[in-house]
Amino acid sequence: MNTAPASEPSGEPRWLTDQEQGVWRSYIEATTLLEDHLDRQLQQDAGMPHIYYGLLVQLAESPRRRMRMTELAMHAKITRSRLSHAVARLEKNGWVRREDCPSDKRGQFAVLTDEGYEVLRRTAPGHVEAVRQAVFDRLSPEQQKSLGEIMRIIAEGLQPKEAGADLPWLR
Amino acid sequence: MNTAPASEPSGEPRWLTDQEQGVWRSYIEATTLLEDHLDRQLQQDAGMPHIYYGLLVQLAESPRRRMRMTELAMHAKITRSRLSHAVARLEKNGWVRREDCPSDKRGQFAVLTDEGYEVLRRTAPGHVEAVRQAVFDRLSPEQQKSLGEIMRIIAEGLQPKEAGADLPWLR
DNA sequence: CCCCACTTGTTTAAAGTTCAAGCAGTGCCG
DNA sequence: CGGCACTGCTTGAACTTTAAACAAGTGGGG
Repeated sequence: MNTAPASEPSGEPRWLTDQEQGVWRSYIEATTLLEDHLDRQLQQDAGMPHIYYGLLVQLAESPRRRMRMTELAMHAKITRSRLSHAVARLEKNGWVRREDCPSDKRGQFAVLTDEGYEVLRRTAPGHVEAVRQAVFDRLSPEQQKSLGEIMRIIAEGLQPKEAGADLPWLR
Repeated sequence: MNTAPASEPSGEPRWLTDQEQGVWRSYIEATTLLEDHLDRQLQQDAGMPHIYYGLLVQLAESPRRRMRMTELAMHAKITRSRLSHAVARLEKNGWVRREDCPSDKRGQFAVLTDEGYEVLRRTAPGHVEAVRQAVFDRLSPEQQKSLGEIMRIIAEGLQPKEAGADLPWLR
């Protein structure tokens, strides 16, 4: 991970410049505030945190409104463990149901119920509006484009299997 | 919050365009992955999550390495409650100490201990390197500048006292 | 067919976060 | 100086997340 191990630095660390620090601080502030904001908004209107909402959306967009657990976890960028807990909670709410996979007895599908779909239909407009007000309405088209490019680059660099990805000489 | 209440939408919701959806999806992915990545890195190297690390940094940069609880909470964009729990944990680690405020008996200072400072000194280079590798090394100078502007705009719109800020006609 | 490494998903306990309630101290207004 | 609303911070309970260990199933050699 680090070229300079935390326990015994080798050489002068490459500190952030003042400008970089400013950018980084803004990034932390904005993402912290935005996550809090959206979590609160959805907790209010839909009774679940943002990431749970994202799971329902993903299911709604999938064929037959279902998806294998591992696949869903990967799409949502969370661990299988976390997903397991989340689905258990959503199941208790009646918004998702589990189904066995016929071809692989280990496998489970998470399936969006009608009730889950209904929650989504009811709360989606409010959520979209919140995102709009907090982000898109404040940015110029160029800034929106730029934001997309930047975030794609960052996400790409952190994608799965990044273990070893920054240590290519060890593979 | 919503011009269209979640329970009973009024008028056609302003959905996100395909392009906006793409930007938003990238944003969610990137911030989720990056937060996980940095949390894991710091948990490994420093034995605490990213937000706790940020608290120590803030204290280290403050006069006399101390700050009032409420002020610290505001800087870190977290609730006083959360800070209270966090400081309790950091105190148990010996990295922070509480001190009473002489002029206001309700008040508490969070003070960075020498041990806490040492942890910071030891782990900062690795953390900076991680941030660099994940973000700054991948972005052009123009993109860095752009990212800073965009995040400042978003953070600004979400700043404190935003309750009522989007309902100016009610004030 | 059997072993063994790997995949899928869940479980447990500990750590972190949130929300609502609460206590103590402050300061103003009569 | 006596209430009273407010501030500063903490607490406890409920919930979410994480890490590590686990159970169960798959699939490729030997």
